[in-house]
Amino acid sequence: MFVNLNAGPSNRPRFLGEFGSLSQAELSLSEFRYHRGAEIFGEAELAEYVYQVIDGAVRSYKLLSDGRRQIGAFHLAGDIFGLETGGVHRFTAEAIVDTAVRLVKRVSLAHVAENDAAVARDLLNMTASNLKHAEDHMLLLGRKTSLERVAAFLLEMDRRLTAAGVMALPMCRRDIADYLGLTLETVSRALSALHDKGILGFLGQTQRQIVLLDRPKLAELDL
Amino acid sequence: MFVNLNAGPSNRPRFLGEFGSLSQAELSLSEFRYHRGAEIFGEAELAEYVYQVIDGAVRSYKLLSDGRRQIGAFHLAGDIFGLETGGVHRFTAEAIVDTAVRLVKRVSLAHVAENDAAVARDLLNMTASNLKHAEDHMLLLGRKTSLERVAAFLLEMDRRLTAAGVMALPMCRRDIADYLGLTLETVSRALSALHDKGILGFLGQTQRQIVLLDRPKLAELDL
DNA sequence: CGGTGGGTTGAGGTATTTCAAGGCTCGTGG
DNA sequence: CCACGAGCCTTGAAATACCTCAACCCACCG
Repeated sequence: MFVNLNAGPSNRPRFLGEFGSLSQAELSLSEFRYHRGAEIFGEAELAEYVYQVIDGAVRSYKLLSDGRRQIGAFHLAGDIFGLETGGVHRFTAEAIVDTAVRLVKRVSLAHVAENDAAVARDLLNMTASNLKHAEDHMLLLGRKTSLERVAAFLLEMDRRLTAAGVMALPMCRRDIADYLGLTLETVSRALSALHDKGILGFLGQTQRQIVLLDRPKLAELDL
Repeated sequence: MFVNLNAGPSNRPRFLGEFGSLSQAELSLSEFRYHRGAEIFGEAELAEYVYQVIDGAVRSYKLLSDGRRQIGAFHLAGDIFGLETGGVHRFTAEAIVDTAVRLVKRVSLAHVAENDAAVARDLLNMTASNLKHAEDHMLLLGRKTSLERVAAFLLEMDRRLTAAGVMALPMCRRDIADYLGLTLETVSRALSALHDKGILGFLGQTQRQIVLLDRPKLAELDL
């Protein structure tokens, strides 16, 4: 509940990446900002929009009745999220930090896809890419040790957000833990262990800035 | 490597269910049989076909280099599996018991989808349904206790294959364990615990025939 | 009948969780 | 400007859920 800046026709930002085929289409795009911690949509809500992170970071998660949480994915700048074929959101999405997103009305998307094979293909490719991520994550959650999970997490984040050699993690230890199916203490201990082995270094005092000192050795830990 | 019975034009079985829109299409369909334990396709192989279980059961899994295994899904009669948008299989698939499958050439499918919006929609719906299953399974693997996992498994199987009040599981304890991210002993103990609580009963000596005596109580355990 | 492939159960071990304490940073308000 | 509390992170010690190892049972089958 913040500012809603509509991107007028003179400033039609492209829905980047996988939605290349949509760049020319008539779609109502608008920007929206969420404060750190704000809910973007809730699980089981009607999926009215599809989102793309412009700046910031988002977590998508499911809750059990007693509060246990499983984060299914983190969405970083450029990522598209909230795309639901079934029309209902299957995760809750929250801004991890102050975040700007672009949105598209879902109905218009589905409508376009019916007539435009390129858009239909994009939709399928994105869903398939989400599926691949989930499949890999099942293996991690079901069969990897805490150290392997944290190593895999670091490699994923390194691939997705390292700039100038340092990884500035937007999420706290608890988020990482809920993504990896661990507790925040176990994540902290695994990071300390990797630090002690000389595989990674910390930059600030905040421990959110991580430098990969030995990527090959980290990759060895990720089976 | 067994008998290959081609379903001639006079006997063109329908690719059931989600592929309703394909029932009339010109697709090369054929049947194939695999012995218990036989590999249907391997992870990272080129995805040449899409499969449908006619009779029997199939497990799809990933392996870590040291042999740890995560089963991503079981495929039972009627289920379609091996559908890959990327063109490469991301699981190994094996027959759990002697199994008959129907196959479609993948290329022809993709070809049809380009021109037929209905087929494209089916493809998307199936991928989305696989995604939903994987998302739910992430929650189970990341956050549920062993008892909750086994309860969830039983409810899933009950929904999918109970006939005449009894669930005839095609898979062994190790398969269940690798599906749930547990060991076979833990699965066995959880089943015994549910038996002791009067929630389920066994039929044969083989312990593969399960009767749900108290579905509501089981559902309580699946959060 | 002996062997093999499940399955169960017990005892002990261990990776991870739980509980607890302490440190650092930062924002707010006196 | 400093004190204070809240949020986040780390670390230690104790508890525990699950795993590992092992024994045993039963059904099936050549």
